[in-house]
Amino acid sequence: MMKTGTRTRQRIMAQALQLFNERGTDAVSLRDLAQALGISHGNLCYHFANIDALIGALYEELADHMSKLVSGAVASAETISPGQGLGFVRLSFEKLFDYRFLLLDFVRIMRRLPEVKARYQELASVRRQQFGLLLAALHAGGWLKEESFQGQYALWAEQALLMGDFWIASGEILYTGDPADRISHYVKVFTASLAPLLTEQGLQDIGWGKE
Amino acid sequence: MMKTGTRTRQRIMAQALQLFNERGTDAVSLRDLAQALGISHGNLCYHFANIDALIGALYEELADHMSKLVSGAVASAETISPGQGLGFVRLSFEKLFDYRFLLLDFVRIMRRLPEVKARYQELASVRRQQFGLLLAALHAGGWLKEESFQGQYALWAEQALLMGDFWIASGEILYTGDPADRISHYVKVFTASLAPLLTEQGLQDIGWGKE
DNA sequence: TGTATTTTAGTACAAATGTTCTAAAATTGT
DNA sequence: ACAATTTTAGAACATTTGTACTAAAATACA
Repeated sequence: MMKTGTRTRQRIMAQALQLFNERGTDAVSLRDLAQALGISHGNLCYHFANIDALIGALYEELADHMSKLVSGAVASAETISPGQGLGFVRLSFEKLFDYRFLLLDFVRIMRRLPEVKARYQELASVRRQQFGLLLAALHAGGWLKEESFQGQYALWAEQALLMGDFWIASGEILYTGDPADRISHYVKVFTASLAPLLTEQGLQDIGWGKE
Repeated sequence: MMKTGTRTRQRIMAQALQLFNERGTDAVSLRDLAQALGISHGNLCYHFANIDALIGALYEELADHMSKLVSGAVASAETISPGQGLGFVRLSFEKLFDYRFLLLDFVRIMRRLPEVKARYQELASVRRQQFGLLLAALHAGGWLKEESFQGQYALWAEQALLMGDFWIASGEILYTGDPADRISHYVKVFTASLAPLLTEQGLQDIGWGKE
């Protein structure tokens, strides 16, 4: 039991992800989606009662991917270098880009799905702590300068969260370069926010050293 | 001629701004708005054909305010100090917050109103140049360090645009402090991104110096 | 004051969307 | 192979929303 069913469910989610990313959640109706899939919209409603249920399911999918990424990074946090940290940032950015509709419509989705908002807030709080751990580890390894003013690291974490969540939205409007370089570009912008905090050793590690 | 009319138009825009900020543009219909104003929705349509026309008009209003602010800042750009620059940032942030619905729904609005998107992209390009001028002026005044790597200033400008556009959206989800301190908080986050580029003299000027 | 114009209210209509329901078809497990 | 369950298609319904239209009211102007 439940075999073709789950397969259909996954087909629906994959197609929804694609359409959401292309047009935005508010420009995709259940009927549009059913038509794109070649199934009846009655059938679609059997699997997902409405658009919000689909969004919720896709958020869960992204959250699963992200927490796997995070647990991988945390495992090696003790001995991490800035370059490795930024490698993790790139992987995160790539995954977020796969689910970009969520971040392009961030506020509206969070307003409409309070349970997603609550889960995201937890996640953000965890990420904040992890940034703290990461910075502490980098500092211990001699990669990071001392704070040049009180609370600098915490404020940097704030920036990092903001940029991590909204680089896609900003790029959707302002990025005009080669689409293939988009993620790299924003990893670079992100890196530039960290760079001033790094020691010369740290800059060398990410390849931005003096010589 | 046209006296009570323009007054009504302004009343509509003021009420729309309030409702949009509270609920988001997609949760406000012409009928909701008419009801809140105590007028018929037929009348409302006489002034604004649809929600998009209202959004466009409010964007123009914000753009006017912002360009006045910008021309004021540009006038004193030659002799500007970091503290004055951040004062301008605060004024900008306050004005943006008044029209926050635009930034909370940024991507969706830009997708739906291509003419607004085009105008915004021009504005962003101007702002980018102004950041460049600002940084050059600060550097000339001895407030700013040399670039510690190639392209650092340009990348900082990129960050500044991103944060300037999305601090409101981020705060809508994540900020849990005193609402009255919200703008100050994000000015501080913004400041923290500039601080590592400042000379000791620059840090003194913004009150973040060593002693 | 009287006429032309602008503004307003109210109604009606069309399109889209989420939602519900029924019955047929397919699949599963015994 | 048969019964139970899941899945699917399709129709029907209610609601919302933008839009258009008409006629009355208010206003401006000469």
